[in-house]
Amino acid sequence: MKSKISHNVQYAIENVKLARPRKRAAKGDGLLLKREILDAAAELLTQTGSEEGVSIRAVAEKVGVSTPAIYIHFRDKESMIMAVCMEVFNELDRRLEVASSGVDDPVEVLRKQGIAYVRFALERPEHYRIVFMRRSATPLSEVYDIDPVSTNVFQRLLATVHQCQDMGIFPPGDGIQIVLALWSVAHGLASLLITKPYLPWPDIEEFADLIFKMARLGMSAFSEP
Amino acid sequence: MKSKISHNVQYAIENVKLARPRKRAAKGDGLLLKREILDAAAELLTQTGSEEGVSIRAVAEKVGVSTPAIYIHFRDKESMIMAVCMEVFNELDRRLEVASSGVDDPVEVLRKQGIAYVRFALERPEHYRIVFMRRSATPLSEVYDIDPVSTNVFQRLLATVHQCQDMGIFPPGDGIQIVLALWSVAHGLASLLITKPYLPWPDIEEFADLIFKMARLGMSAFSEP
DNA sequence: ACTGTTAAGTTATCACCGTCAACTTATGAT
DNA sequence: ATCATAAGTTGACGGTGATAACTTAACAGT
Repeated sequence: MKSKISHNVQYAIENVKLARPRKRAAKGDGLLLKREILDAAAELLTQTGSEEGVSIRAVAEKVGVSTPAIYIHFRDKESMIMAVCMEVFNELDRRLEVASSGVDDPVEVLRKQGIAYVRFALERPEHYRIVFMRRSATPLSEVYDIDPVSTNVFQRLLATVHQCQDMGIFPPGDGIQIVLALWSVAHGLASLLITKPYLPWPDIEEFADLIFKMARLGMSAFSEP
Repeated sequence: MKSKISHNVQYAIENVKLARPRKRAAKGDGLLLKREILDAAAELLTQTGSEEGVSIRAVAEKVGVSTPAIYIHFRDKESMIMAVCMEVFNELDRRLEVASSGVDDPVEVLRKQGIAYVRFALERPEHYRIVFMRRSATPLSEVYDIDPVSTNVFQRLLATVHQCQDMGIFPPGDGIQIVLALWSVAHGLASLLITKPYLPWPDIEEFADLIFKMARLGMSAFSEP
């Protein structure tokens, strides 16, 4: 398909690589490369717009290092991608925090966080995809030895839900179930928007507002006689 | 990792292949192979449990044919997977139809179809994934020259929603928006169950019931003063 | 300043993947 | 019986994740 051309390109790239080799890290500084790898992988993900674009070779080249060097810091590609996921997940958490900072009404907090959630997903669709739509061999929670419920995102949501319950807005009982329900709604909208953008969606922000209002009203309906 | 062993296995497989070559189809019967390929691909998807397991080579071998033979019937791997998706999508439609056949109350129809939807997704998680979580280069609707809204699934849902609107259960206005909202909820639950099975989910059937009830109540709340 | 240890890489290679160009062969109408 | 052609096969190419075996730069101890 691109035999001759790609050969030339490859040659050029190798020249660049040889011209600017990355300096080897000092003895205790192996983690420096790890950081560079994670950044390169994340950037490559947004650039190419798909996980397939993030090949070990592409990452290595971007960092200016040989391919197997990646394996010094990550067991395999899966681990590398997982590490990127973890960082994306943390960024999502920060976004949710910012979105609802200074807001008192817990219902309004949920609404703002819901919209921030969808917005984040649409801004970084491929990042969102690898976190929430991938078939990961081992769940993040296992790799990083974390109980998913003790995640910041989950705990933040749970606390807000508890507030709503205390105010009688949400029905009493297991708050976790309510969190899962709300999360399902937000995730459903976000992921369907990403994978099926050609469906006849209305204005996204308005529609998100409508759906979250529906969820809130529906949930509240349980606590009324 | 499995150099010696896999070599032997490969050898054995090739023996089998040589021992039982698939008979060449008659002149007008090229579609026979196409059918066999689709079945093999779908079966391989459930067997291996992941799209990566469905390699062109694996499919060809399963059918008992050489690798490039696949390309006689499909432009590329993407097209083959797409064709499988299409069939899965149609099966989902049949499931929804069966699930609500003989039911009159449109609200009950929606509930039954919702549960059938989630059940289908959990029964064939990888099938569901390639239809609803893949980043497809071109949407199904484009490949098959179909307006997504004119899909059976979509039309079926829309008709039921219209019934609910006529009965005053759902608010009047654009039924398509309501369909998208309900679909988002169902998809959110189904896909989150698939990708994050280790979350503290309650009993799935009960929980699905709860979520759909929430959605229904929430939606109805709009049509009340 | 020399040296041995070892962290931080590189080279070379493997098996597998999607894909294609070029060749072969079975089928069925003439 | 012949022959066009549908229905395949052989063999190869470049790209992928991964590994074993080698090299080299950095530092501690003398």
